[in-house]
Amino acid sequence: MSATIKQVAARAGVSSATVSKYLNGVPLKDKNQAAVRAAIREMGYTRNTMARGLRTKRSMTVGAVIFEFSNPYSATVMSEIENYISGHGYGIIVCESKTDASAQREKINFLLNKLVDGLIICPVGLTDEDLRAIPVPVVCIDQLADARACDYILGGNAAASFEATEHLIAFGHRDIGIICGPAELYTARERLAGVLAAHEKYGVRLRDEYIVTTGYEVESGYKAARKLIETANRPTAIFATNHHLTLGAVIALNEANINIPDDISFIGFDYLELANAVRPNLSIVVQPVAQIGVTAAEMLLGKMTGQKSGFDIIELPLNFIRQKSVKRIIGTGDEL
Amino acid sequence: MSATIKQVAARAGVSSATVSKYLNGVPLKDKNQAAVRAAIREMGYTRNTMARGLRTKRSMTVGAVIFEFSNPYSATVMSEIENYISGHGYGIIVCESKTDASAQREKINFLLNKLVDGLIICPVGLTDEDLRAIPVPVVCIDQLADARACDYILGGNAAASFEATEHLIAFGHRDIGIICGPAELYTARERLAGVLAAHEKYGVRLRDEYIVTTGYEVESGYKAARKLIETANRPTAIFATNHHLTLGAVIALNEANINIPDDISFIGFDYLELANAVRPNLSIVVQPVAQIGVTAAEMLLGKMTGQKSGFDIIELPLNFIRQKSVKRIIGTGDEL
DNA sequence: TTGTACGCGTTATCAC
DNA sequence: GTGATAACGCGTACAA
Repeated sequence: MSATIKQVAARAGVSSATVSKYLNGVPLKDKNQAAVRAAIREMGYTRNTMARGLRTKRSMTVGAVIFEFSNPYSATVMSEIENYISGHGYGIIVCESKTDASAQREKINFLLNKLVDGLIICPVGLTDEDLRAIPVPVVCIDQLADARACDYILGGNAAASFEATEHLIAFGHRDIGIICGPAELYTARERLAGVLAAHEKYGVRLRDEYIVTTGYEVESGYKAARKLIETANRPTAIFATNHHLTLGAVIALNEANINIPDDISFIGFDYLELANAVRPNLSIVVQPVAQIGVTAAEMLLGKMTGQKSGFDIIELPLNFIRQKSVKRIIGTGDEL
Repeated sequence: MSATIKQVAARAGVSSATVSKYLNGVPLKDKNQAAVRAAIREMGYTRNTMARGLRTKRSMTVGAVIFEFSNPYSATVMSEIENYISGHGYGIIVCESKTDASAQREKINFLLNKLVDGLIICPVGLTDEDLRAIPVPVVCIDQLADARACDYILGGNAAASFEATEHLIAFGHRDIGIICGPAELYTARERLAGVLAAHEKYGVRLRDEYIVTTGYEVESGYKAARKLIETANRPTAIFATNHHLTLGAVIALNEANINIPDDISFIGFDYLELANAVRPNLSIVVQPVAQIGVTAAEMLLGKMTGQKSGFDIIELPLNFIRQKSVKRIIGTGDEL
């Protein structure tokens, strides 16, 4: 174990209170300052986090509950957050909850038990009542929940989905299959809403069987795509609304030997590198993950240090990147 | 704030020591047991982690230093570990260090400062001297470092690379481009060693310009592939030895309009889903990530609870999955 | 079986 | 500017 304040104090010939002050940036008499600094260095002293935390009721740790580590969205956002807050002396404890509300509640309690100073959550079914039981600042990302007493950093999901769908319609597609996440998730609902809005705006009917609502796993995307291509009236385009769904759908199309975009047009979501690894490059909606992470970190830090108050909902625009996976359907005579 | 032991004790009509015993599973007189249990429930008591940690010198938290969140290997391994240890009441603080030894050292100190009870590290340049300064059990994954006073969970990198290269050679390839990670990394060296061994065994000469040593980023893979395809004597096959390198290389080939496997054969590394998303499906080396994670968690837990002693080096075999990205070169007359 | 009393290392509140 | 001292909440000898 490292030395204690008391020992450092003895060596420096001052009291432990003085050492504590030094550690907390309170200026000392030059001579004492030097003595303390020397003693600390010589003894290799480091603060004991537990004792400090016991006293200050802060742990210099934030907790995060995400759906999944293996998702480029979560991974990048966590990476940015870790980078940002570690520069301020904070660490981050990350837990997975999948999209399961009760698992999420459990993880949150686990983290609170560890006395985290703040929480980053991808909320699913979080209420203001839940929030009242959370004694630390909360910044929610990705999903909008019923709770209002916290900050949110969201993507402009509906707008981007609208844009993607509009693009499909503009290219003559009238039969568009949508692979959606679970309806209890905000992102899934918003993305579907954007799709519906585009259909509505251009007077295109969206058949029920073209909407496949499923989980957020690769396997779900795979199965959903299979289902769509086996539909009696096969859609001419597919829009997968999440990274895993995109990956699964592309795998299914490959396996069925269906060419993009000749046999079917396709738009994906979330990971540009994946879009560029398949051929031809997929048109895709991407999120400003770095900005989301930094913004979340900033807000949480602001709240934890008491500089920020009130609750904001920040919506960052997503980016629809038009590449080569959408074919223009000719001869329909009703192009826009 | 939640109630304290003292308050619970008062309510239950016993001493705080008795409550503490109850919490730690020491049997009490039936009547007291019931009273304490009731008081705890009624007051919503939870242990104060800091006070407990200060006393026990344990935090019920493990630290992890990985290269990068956004790598399917790290992501899946972390996911498995989190899952496993959270079942035992542990949390995990994850930090990124890239492949930078000094950043890694810094992160390790940061975590030790947080009084983690154990450490998972992808070591880069870790020595036994470093290890001596680490007062908690360490399990290293992925990379083998100079340090010996810790456990290792490694993949059979050389064997899998050998197998992949052998496959290329068997299919008639004599000009094989290798995209390698940085030479200071064990995995990069091992994977290259496997490639060299296969060349040697079959008497195939490996030109220097076919070996591109680079970083472990997507961009590196992209540039390396570009370099290889621009070589005067373009190789007939490329072997990318890591997920990001694979992704970058595939993107470069796409961009250059080079077909796999007609124009060039290709073998990738690390992420089966990616391999199946490109067409035709890539032959690929995959790691038993789930098993690696679980094994690491088990070992660390064993060490932390004092049930395990000594240091093991466990090597888990990687899997070469042969798919459709390698073309048989005919007419060379020297197929194996 | 239960209670008393002390210590863990730090910070905050006072007096000086 | 500095020092003495009382918390913070828990675990654990040791005594009862």
